[in-house]
Amino acid sequence: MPLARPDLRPDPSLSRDEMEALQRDIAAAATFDDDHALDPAGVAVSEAASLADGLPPARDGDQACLDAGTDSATAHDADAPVVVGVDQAFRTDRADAPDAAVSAAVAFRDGDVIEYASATTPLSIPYVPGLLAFREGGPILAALDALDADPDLLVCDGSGRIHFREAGLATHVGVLHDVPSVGVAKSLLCGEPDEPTDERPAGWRTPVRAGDAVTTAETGTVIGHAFQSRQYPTSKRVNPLYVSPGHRVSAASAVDLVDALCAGYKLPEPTRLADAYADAAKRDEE
DNA sequence: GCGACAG
DNA sequence: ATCTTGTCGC
Repeated sequence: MPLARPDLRPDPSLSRDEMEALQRDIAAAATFDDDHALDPAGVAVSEAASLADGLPPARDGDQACLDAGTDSATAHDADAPVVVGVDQAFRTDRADAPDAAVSAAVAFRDGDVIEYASATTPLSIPYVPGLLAFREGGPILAALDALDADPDLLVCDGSGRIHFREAGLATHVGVLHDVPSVGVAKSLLCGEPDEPTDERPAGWRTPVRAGDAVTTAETGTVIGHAFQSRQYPTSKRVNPLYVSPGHRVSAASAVDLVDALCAGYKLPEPTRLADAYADAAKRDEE
């Protein structure tokens, strides 16, 4: 499907100032309200997929469909919302060749995977905090391009509104496609949690508010949540997730949606599967 | 000048 | 993100 805003693509060749200016445009074009009809219960994933069963083999820029009907006798609603998780693995080439990003997009409907897609894209710029979309945005768009399914919700690995200019990776990708999106990060880029996040029980959450680092929002604005998706009864402690709105989703709905997409593991299933598929696709190339 | 900083 | 075996705990 074509981009809704091709003019806002994250061009890696822009100067730093131009990148930041583009992010302000992205934030201005983004919506952090529930301008959709996504019900957490309607996208919930109840059973975690076994990654040991092996994922479908992938060729670059290719998508893999699943054998229909052989497994669960569940009647799939063709109208149910499609949730797509995107993630990437990185390949370090030998010597002269540039590194490459192997992106994966995994589509879910009714709690089950309906399609896998991946794409390999050369990386042009290094990782710079705050400018992640200019490094990984292109690769992600390539994976989404290889996907046949049309997403009703995108789950990105990284922040959305929790960003210096409220234009993190999830927000950027969401605006480009004008599709509801949420950002799921494993560490906090900026912002301040209302309460300490240490050793919290599963299901616990606290708002993350904008501080001085967030230049486009008033201090105190809720830009996301720290969310304890999983926790062990004793000893070892699991770090919380940092969930934020990407586009067309409120901060409250973003956590509720991610909560519904979790099935026993720290990461929501769409992200967990996309992570595994990106790794598998990378290994298949070696 | 120093610190902080998704993947 | 990536380099990697064992190991602690449910």
